[in-house]
Amino acid sequence: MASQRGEGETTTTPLEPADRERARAIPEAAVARLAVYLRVLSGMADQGVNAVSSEELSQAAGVNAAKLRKDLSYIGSYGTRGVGYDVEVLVSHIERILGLTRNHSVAVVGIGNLGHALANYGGFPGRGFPVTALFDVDADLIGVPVGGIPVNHIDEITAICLEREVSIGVIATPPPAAQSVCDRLVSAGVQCILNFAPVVLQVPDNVEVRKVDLAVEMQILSFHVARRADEAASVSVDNNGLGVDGMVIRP
Amino acid sequence: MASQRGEGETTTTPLEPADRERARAIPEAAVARLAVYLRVLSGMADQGVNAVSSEELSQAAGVNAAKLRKDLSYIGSYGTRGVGYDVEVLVSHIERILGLTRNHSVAVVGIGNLGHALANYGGFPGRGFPVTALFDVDADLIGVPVGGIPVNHIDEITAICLEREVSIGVIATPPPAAQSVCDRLVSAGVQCILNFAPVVLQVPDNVEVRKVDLAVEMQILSFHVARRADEAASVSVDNNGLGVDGMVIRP
DNA sequence: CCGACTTTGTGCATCCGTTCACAAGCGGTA
DNA sequence: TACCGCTTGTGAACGGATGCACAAAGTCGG
Repeated sequence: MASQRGEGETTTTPLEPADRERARAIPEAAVARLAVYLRVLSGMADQGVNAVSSEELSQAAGVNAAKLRKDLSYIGSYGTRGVGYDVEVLVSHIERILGLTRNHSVAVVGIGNLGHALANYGGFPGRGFPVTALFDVDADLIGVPVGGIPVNHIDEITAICLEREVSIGVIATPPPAAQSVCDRLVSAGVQCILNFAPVVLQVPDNVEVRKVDLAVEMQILSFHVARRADEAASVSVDNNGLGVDGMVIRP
Repeated sequence: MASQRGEGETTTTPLEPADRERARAIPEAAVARLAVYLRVLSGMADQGVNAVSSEELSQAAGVNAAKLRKDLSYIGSYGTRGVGYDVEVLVSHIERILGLTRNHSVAVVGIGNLGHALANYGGFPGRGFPVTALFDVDADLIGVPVGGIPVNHIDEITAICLEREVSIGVIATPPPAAQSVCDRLVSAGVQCILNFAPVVLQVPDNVEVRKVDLAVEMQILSFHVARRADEAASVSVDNNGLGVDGMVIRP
């Protein structure tokens, strides 16, 4: 409502009071989708697309059109009725809300298979997330550069994180080490953590943790496999014997 | 209600009708949590713990006790009032509901940094998910064993997935290849896909996709960093100048 | 055998997120 | 300028998940 069209300020980096209040109210689920919209929109911009309707964008993002509009409405009214959205404008506004106008320095702890992979992503997909520090306990790894960054010993976390202003810590250690690493990151002032270790981390209220848990993902899929298998079984009992061989298409 | 205590059948592998009906009704969010409870319980079992109350378990899993009980009630009534839950019993029932009594053969497509890491996990954390096939397009990789499995060319997906009865496909390719790989997996009869590529996959209704999107995770964290920074800024305007240097603890 | 105590299982109220449906607003056209 | 068709933005209905609070059901000690 307020500042609906503020003359020429397109990419004001610090959030204005109105926006700040809005940001507080955006549901987490919507934030996740905004990130997806952003990627789709960036792709469109690269292909020279200028305008897009909620219908088109929602299909490309794999969501309901109404949901998309509501999500966008959380960040303000930047569409034009009867026309759609300007791709560039939307991109810059989503970036602003997601805080992508600043760089977020990332530290990866645990340089095993996964840690290697993460470090080598180099700046992370979609950039804006430069990896500036790597940590491990293995003496053989200390000093070895991975993805251009030398590995430091885990005991140096506090000093280095403060020095390099790390704002996001990524935990890719074995499970037993995760909580202790987490504690050290927290005491180094890191308030956002991405946890790949299959462990439930205990953190103070002012720290945000997101987890990526492969085992859980696999088990959820397993649940669905089992459910399908059971349904198929119960069907092949109901109508005797049909739908057993090879391709079973269920519309 | 029915079969509350069914004599001695502790680990019947095929689901009974009552359970099947239940499984259909379990909310997705609860399934994810069940997987977490399972891990915590397994850890307890390893440490020789026999019984556990909803209070203890919920704390270890980082959730509300009432929610935990409700989640467990979805799979049946296996607790003892006044006492708690038998760890072993709970483990076996959760495993059964999640379909972990069978093995689920996994294929990984895209043997880059991430694919390597995934293949080397070897059977995946929590086992029951043997990786039985690897695919890539890179001629230099074909035939090279990674984590004990030789890499096959991507064109062989259909034949090999059918032959090895792959039930879960993992996509770890670059974004442009993801949809095409997905299509091939689907036509090979794979109905569950774990997608690491930052792409929205289009699949038929009978295929289940779960995505792990690093960029999105990072951006969600970025959003929270920005929100915090803004709040801090607005606070340091309110009370002039306090809480700027070093450690800021907010209870 | 009984009564006190503990913990589960669940009905119910609440909250958050999704979906629907439509008025408001804008561009194009005559 | 006035009308028409299209698309946004959002109020309101809906549905699912969360949390509370308590009855039911079990154990343990006497």
